[in-house]
Amino acid sequence: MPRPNTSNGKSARAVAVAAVPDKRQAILRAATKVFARKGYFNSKVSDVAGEAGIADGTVYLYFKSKDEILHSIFDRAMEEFIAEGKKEIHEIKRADKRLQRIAELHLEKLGADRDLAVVFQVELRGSTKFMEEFSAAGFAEYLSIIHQTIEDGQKTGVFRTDINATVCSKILFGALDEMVTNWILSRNHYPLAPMAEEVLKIFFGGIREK
Amino acid sequence: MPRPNTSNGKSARAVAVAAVPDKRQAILRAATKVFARKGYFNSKVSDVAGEAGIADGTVYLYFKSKDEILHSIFDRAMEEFIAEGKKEIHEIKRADKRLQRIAELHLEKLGADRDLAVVFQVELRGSTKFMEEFSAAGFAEYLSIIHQTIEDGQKTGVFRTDINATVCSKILFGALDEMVTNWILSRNHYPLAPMAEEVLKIFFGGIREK
DNA sequence: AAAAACTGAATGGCGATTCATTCATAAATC
DNA sequence: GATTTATGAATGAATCGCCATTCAGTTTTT
Repeated sequence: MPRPNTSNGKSARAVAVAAVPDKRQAILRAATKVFARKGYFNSKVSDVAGEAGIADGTVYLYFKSKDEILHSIFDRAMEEFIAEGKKEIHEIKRADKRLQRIAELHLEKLGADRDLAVVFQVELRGSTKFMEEFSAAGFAEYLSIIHQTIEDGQKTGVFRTDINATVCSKILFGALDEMVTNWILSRNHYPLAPMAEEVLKIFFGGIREK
Repeated sequence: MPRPNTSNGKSARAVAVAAVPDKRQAILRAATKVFARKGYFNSKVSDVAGEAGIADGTVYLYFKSKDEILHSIFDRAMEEFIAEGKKEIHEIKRADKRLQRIAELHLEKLGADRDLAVVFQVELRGSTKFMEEFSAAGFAEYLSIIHQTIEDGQKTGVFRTDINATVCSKILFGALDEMVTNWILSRNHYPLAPMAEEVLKIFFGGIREK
């Protein structure tokens, strides 16, 4: 059935939806699911093809290698997340409120797609090579956004100035990251996003009794 | 050279060090190094054997499979860390001081052995299967120690009682974990342990200006 | 001279990638 | 508008290299 679908059977020139690269998307979705369940190294390309309902060889019409599939998953997701986030963040004045929204978005995004979250938390960490490559790209940018927000908060007097903004941003990221990891591993299916508030309460106010 | 060394050439019955399983240790050390540099899935058993200066087959005299090597690395390290930590922690009265020591130990231990740290941060996260298996074991125990310490601090009035101790412990762990990950990926070789103080300052006091 | 350790070449299985072939559809020709 | 020809997406069996594991033989220890 060779037809990188153009229309979908409805009235001739229906919606101009993703004309050609639709199957590419399908493969990425299938791969995310398969990688999340079996792990990248334990997943066979034929598993991905099977999940996507296509032949093994077809995968190579859209991706150069198995490795490239994993990369694409990150690239797309991260790009989307950063772009989306930046836009929304820009409109918020107060640094603390902005930080709050970042945390919410972080957990909302991953909390909305468990498979994607698993691939992000688990497979991304699965090799130093990957981490380094990835680190250089979107990840560093994300950390830097948090960093800037904190510095801004210090300048505007919302945050203490006797703390290191770099350490600070790592702590926030680490905390959020841990929430996601725990959520993934948890048997109980609780909603992830609300944890943002909990995290920020502590991150902002500290745990010590005054 | 078959000789699971008993003494080390010094005066006959020298120290009663690990009588037989010495080579086992050597393999674990070699594997830690190799896995850290190339990643578990990209490492060949022959790489490990080579690093340890023994034949491929010899590895299987001490381990049932490649997988078991990785498991052993975790089990040993974690067991050692928990045992060592528990003993020291018990002697500290104040919950906040105890938490401080836990954080220091965490970073000291991993900061002292970069290869071990890489395996812990990267390979341990490399598969959900592994995380789940491991999660059930030492990891959960570690988190629980932090948890108890925080609860104790709440009872004794050192910590606020309007916060969730579980979330709290995850945040601290996540923050420390992130410090280690960043340290591993960093090109600059800074000492890791001192970061504990930075982390705790924020964890205890929060970042908000009062 | 047993027994215990060790060796490393050979095996066997797996799985990423390739590529000759198929065939639905589009374009050209009548 | 029917017939022929061209296109290229899709297929999936076959290939090919890799590497964990084994084991028959060697060396060392007791």
